[in-house]
Amino acid sequence: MTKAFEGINEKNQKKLLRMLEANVYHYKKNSNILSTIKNVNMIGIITKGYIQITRSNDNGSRTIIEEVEEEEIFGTFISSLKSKDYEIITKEDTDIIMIDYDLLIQNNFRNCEYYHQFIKNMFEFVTKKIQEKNERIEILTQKSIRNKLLEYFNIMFKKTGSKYIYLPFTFMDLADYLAVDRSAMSRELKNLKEEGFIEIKGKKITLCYDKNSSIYMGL
Amino acid sequence: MTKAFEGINEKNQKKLLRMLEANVYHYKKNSNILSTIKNVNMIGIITKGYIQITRSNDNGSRTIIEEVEEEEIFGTFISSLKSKDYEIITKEDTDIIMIDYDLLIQNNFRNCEYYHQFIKNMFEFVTKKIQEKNERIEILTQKSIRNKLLEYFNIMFKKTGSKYIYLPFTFMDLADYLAVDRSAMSRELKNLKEEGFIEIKGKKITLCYDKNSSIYMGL
DNA sequence: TCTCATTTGTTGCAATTGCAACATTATTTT
DNA sequence: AAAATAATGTTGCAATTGCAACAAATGAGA
Repeated sequence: MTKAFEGINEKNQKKLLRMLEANVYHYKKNSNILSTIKNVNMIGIITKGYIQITRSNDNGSRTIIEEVEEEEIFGTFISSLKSKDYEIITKEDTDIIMIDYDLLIQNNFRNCEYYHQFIKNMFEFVTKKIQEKNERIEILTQKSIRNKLLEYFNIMFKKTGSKYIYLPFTFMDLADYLAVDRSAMSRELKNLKEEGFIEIKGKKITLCYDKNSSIYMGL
Repeated sequence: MTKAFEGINEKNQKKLLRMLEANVYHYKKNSNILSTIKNVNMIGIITKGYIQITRSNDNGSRTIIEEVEEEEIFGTFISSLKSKDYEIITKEDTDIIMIDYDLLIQNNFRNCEYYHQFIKNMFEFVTKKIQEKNERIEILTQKSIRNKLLEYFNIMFKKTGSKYIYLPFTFMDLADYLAVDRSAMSRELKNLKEEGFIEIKGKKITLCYDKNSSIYMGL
């Protein structure tokens, strides 16, 4: 059972999905699925697999808007998916429950206990998304690559409490996430290494500084 | 009646607020109110006035995280307000209803109609916030000042359908929003003017290009 | 209306960054 | 295991940007 249905027993889950006219889709790995859902305000609940939402510029470069893992949700109300620039790609064989957002938010299910529970679950997903986006904004508003990296490290440190950071994605994706040129980021990481602030082994980065360090003065 | 209580009559509104142990605060203009709410997960509903949420760096510069207008909501779940770097400043005499987020999300009010309605209203606020944050991220991920400006203009254009953009804030604040140096932005605006793509009169910017224009090639 | 404070415009300069191109190392596929 | 593909490291160079400093314009308050 996914978190989206927490507090709703299986029987009511089925009732709920019928009520919301939900559809279950099964996609193969590396499918572009946006075309199948484009024209509606929808919520997708990923019950198996995971997806990447990307946006491509006219010059061809592509940016990851977000990755949505198993058990998580996505939708037109979370990312604007309506332009042709967007793609939703399954990175594994993926199952998705699609729900019409407008139907969900309509007022027709007033006395339905599990409906309210579901809304509340959605609410919690959405507040989590907001926090993720806030983090990204805090990083993106930093004016130098160095400070973007340090802000990213800070956030990871606060989350895990550990000075060992395991990148959840490649360095290419990190550059993308920070919205900087990959090679320029690579250069800056090298600087930080040479100045003794960090160590890097594969995707594991070790922070060798603390709050009192001189590196914090600029931030 | 604020949108937060849409679909809830006044009597039930009062019941709801009592149930949620809501407090109403009255602040004078230019008060720093964060200290009064810091330690809880809270939602604030602004019934009168408006506020600015800012974050200051160690070097003293301050960034506007968001402006929250009358009728809108804010809270620890929307912006992380827990660090000392944040400030919430009232820009007018302001009334705020404070609600404990954890209490709101608890499961004790199962059969309460207006409670569910309220959650749903909050849900819609929050999805709107997400979309605002998505917009900002799309802007911030642009790699040049020019492209940030153009992306900003695009978004404003899409919202209003008009080529006349009235800046809702000062150019200083715009630089802040785009996370670029003000003078560098000013320089770039001048370039765009001289190349004939825009006109500027005070806070009114006119777009002199369209989708087919060469200016779009890079974007 | 005058004064003071804030915002906006401008410019030179140094530092940072993006870009392109290529070498090297990992990873995946056959 | 070999070959193909993808990711990472590196560097020079030109373009962009941030920073600082100051002038001009605008707006707010006395």
